[in-house]
Amino acid sequence: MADRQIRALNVAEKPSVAKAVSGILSRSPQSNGLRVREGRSRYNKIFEFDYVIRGQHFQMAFTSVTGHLMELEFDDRYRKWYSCDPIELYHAPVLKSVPQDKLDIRRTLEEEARKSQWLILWLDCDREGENIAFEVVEVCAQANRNLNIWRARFSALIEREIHHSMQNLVRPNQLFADAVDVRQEIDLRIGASFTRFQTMLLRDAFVLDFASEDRNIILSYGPCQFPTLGFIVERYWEIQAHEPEEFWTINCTHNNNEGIATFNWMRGHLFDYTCATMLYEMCIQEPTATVTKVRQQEKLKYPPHPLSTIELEKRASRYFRMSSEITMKVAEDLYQAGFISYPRTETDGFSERTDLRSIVQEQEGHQLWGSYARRLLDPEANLWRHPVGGGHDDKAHPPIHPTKFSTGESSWSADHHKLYELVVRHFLACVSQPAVGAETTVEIDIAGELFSACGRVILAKNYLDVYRYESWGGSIIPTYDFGQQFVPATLTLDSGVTRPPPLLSEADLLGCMDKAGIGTDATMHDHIKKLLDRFYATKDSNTRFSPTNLGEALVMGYDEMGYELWKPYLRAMMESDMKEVSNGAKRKAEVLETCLQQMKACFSDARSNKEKLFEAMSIFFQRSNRPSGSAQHMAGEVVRRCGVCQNNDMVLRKKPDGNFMVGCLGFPLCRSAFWLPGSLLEAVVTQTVCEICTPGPIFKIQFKFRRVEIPPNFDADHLGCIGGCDDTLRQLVEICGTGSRNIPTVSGRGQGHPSLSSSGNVHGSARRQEVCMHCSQAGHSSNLCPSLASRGRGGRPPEINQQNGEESIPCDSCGAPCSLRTANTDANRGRKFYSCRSQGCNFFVWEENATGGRRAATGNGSQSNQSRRGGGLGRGSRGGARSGNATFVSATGEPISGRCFACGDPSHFANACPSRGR
DNA sequence: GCAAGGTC
Repeated sequence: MADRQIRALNVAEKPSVAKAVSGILSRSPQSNGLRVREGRSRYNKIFEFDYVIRGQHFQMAFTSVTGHLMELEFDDRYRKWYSCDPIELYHAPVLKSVPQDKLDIRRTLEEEARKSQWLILWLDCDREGENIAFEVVEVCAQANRNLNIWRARFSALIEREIHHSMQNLVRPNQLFADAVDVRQEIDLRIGASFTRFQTMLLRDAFVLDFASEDRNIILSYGPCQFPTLGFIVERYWEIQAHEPEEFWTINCTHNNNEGIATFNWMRGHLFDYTCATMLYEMCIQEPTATVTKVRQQEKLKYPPHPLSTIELEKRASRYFRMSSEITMKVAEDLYQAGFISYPRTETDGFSERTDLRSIVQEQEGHQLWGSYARRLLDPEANLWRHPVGGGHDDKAHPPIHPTKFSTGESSWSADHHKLYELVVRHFLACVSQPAVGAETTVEIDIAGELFSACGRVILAKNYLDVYRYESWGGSIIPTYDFGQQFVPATLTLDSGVTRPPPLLSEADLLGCMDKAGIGTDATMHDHIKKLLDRFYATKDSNTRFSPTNLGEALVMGYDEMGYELWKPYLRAMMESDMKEVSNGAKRKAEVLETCLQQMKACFSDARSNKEKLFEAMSIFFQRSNRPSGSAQHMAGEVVRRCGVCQNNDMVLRKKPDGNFMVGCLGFPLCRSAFWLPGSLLEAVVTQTVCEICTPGPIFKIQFKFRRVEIPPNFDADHLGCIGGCDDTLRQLVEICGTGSRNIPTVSGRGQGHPSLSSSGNVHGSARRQEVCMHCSQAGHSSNLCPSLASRGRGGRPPEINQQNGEESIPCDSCGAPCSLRTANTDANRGRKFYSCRSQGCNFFVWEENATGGRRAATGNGSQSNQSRRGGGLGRGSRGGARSGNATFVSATGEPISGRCFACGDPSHFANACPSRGR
């Protein structure tokens, strides 16, 4: 028989389900018992047993995952915050993969799948479960292409149900999984784009004094967290907007030897003082009251529905002021230890098949509620009532109920005690009769005005005996008969003022989220916690939420833009889209495309309206003097309009290798780029507009160079322009090279690729097209700019000028004397150079690069590094030869060869060009 | 570093 056996791999969503289902299935007579062995993951064991499906013998291996096996992430290139413009995140490639911490589960699945012919998926029967099922399929099918794949559909871990689903296996539902794929992708793209956008925009622009280390705070945006914040802000604004209004009401009391009755004016209250006074005076003039109605009726107060997650969270908050986050942590502990059922459930009604009485029976021994449990099971007490559900069913889990008796464990905290007691008392309450009361309502007439009073007597407390968290007040009033007349003890005209609604409590907030479909039972508390962690909201000692300045400013900013990104509509729209994908009405790709297109447009609009966010933030926070994070990280501070495509801005960026460039936002459609010197340490776009370069505006950049990598007479700090007017920048590009040299050439030069250039600023990059910094035209670099070639040239040749015995030469730039000095930086120690003494002039030339005539004339024998090395790289070592390419050694020791970009002469570089600056 | 959804 063993030969005919099929081996099947069963996979559940969590270890507890694998264990429970294996336990049930292995109790059949053919199972040969239940064996357990370790898998690769310490949490996910493998259970083994035999089973017969419709006459076919199976050898079952039953293991589990822990929720989602895979994660959706952006392609590596887009993961770093400053790697791209956030708007690109609407199209950037995304990948689903198994994260590091789940690799061991993947190995178990692969190993077991290879040994199996069938795969049976026991994931939870909801959309997320179906999606996880397909993640499991992807991993298993890669290991074994011939698997026969089945889905078990079950709604409770009950013997009959589990056997039934095993005997009636179906195929997994791709549409359900697709719906989740849609949600994941939209959440990721929207969340990441807006989070990066608002964080980079605002974090460094304002003094956010609430956080000790405000440089690291993240101003996140999420389709669940923002609407949750929206509820808090909206209530807060409602309170702020409330204007107290005075009102008047007439109150009346009457007492006799039976007690006191307080009668309320049936008009409630009036805001018109004159009117209230007139009516009151009429009552005073004829104060005799006549009883016009006496109504007695039985009233029932019903026990709560069976406990769902949200109700558990709301009630723990209301009764114990326990946060939803703590509630879920403690509930998880109790569940793990087997004391309560699965705590993440939307179901608020018990299945007919649940053995409710045995759950009650287990609690009979408890000293606090044991006697109540015994009464419940006593038919004579007439206390039992089948629980009435609230109409919600997630088809996966029963309502939260006790699963094991405990009088309290030594490891339990006070919160564990409270929560276990709540679960037990709630369960006992919902299988109990409602409380019964007798209510008496009396109405009287005084001078035509009607008043009423109400009294209540509790006839049977029933469930209230065990559910001590709820009370039902009783008040006794005297007996009245129809037509009876009396004179009130007091008849007063009282004033009051209207009050604003209270701040939202945690229970209110959970209620709002539940109603609007924000989050799931398993995640709502996370969204609330996130608001506190992000400094968007605070919770006071009464568990009531207020927005912080930051939270209010963000909502205000988007509100001013006219976007309802902080309202729950976006989530509601996504939920309805998901439903349509689930039922096949819409295809996944079409929903994704439409939704992302809309959100991208919205993002783009929001970005162009960013002043609204700035204005809102300015109300609450001081502007900071810090350079913005985006500028620091080159995320895209605009430098100028792109002269090539004319369509996009060019922004300053820092590449992953540390080099800087100014690139067009239209990349990859437009590849124009300007690479900055490789010696650059930091660069920040300033608000200063260059007054020389056109077309403007071109914003100047504050550069900070690495001291040791630039010639000694250049300032490490330089406010420069990429528009073409900045000689210093040009010299440094030529001397130090650009970042683009470090990027490997994708294809060889000169192969006709339009983005390649034969030399110049972007010579190493096959990705970007060069842009001349002189004329802003594409196709050549600044050193080959035709506009420069036509400039007036032919100035006087350099001369030696001696003053006070010092060696000096006239400055090529301004004509002032240049002194011979000795470098003392690490990279160039001992090397001689000439530098201009004139203030504000940056002219500099290494001694060996000075003109041959001058070197010969100075004849001081100073030797360059190059000549000492014998490399023959400096012009000096060639004895002043004017033929061949000029060569130069950069500060990093790299030889650079080329020609003067000013006059095109290959014998020297521009910094030594005789024609420059004239 | 970013979302929300599973779960340990």
